[in-house]
Amino acid sequence: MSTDAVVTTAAYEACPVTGVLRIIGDKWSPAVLRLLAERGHGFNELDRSIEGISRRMLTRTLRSLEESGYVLRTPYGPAPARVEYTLTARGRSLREQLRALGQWASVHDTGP
Amino acid sequence: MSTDAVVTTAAYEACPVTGVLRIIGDKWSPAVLRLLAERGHGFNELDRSIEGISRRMLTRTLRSLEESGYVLRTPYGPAPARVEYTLTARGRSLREQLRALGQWASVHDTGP
DNA sequence: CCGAATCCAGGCGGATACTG
DNA sequence: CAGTATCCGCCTGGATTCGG
Repeated sequence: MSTDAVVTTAAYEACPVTGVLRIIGDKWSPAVLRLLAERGHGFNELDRSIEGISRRMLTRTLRSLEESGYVLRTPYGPAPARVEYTLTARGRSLREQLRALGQWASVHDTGP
Repeated sequence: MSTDAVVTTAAYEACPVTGVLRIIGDKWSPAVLRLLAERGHGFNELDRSIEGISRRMLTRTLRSLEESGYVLRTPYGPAPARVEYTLTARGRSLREQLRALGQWASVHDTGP
């Protein structure tokens, strides 16, 4: 059965790196991962540390990273509503890869 | 002089990886780089190899990679209009980084 | 064979204001 | 402090058509 079936998403899905890039290839994920790699951060703390980001995009970025299992969100403190964002094991692992890529970029230039 | 000047694009630009990702973080660049890493390809050859891509996006992707110095475009043959796309030294160098990231991705899953 | 031109939908990302 | 809600411009990316 099937000589030509299941052509579908052959060469495209065959590139594993695409999946990750669709998540961390956006505008702010690298900066967030970078900061969280140092230590846990609160929301506004991240907001203030990342120059130019909006609270909206910070939320979206954090949600995306959380859903992908890179970031852990832990609310604490019933009163003034505090949340801490930290990297998961996968997040730290990914961060290492990004650091290597960043290393490469700073050496080989990032284009014109 | 200046205690608070030059706040500008601090933490954002401080992340070198962002620059590269803005180029290869799109939908098709990884697949193109992957194929060109094997050998030189013609335009339609790439078009046929990458399932789902449109000629338009292939053109844009190649132009982008060319402008960034990752891909070399060399036309040859006056008659039937042939072009060969190959990786530059920087391109091959970048491809190595991507391969490493792809390795990581295929091990650590790419998320749901 | 290798594109460029046009059209168009959808998503990313910014600005602003409001909530608990 | 930690978000949500709304609006809106822009760019990515797909489909189709035309040209060298």
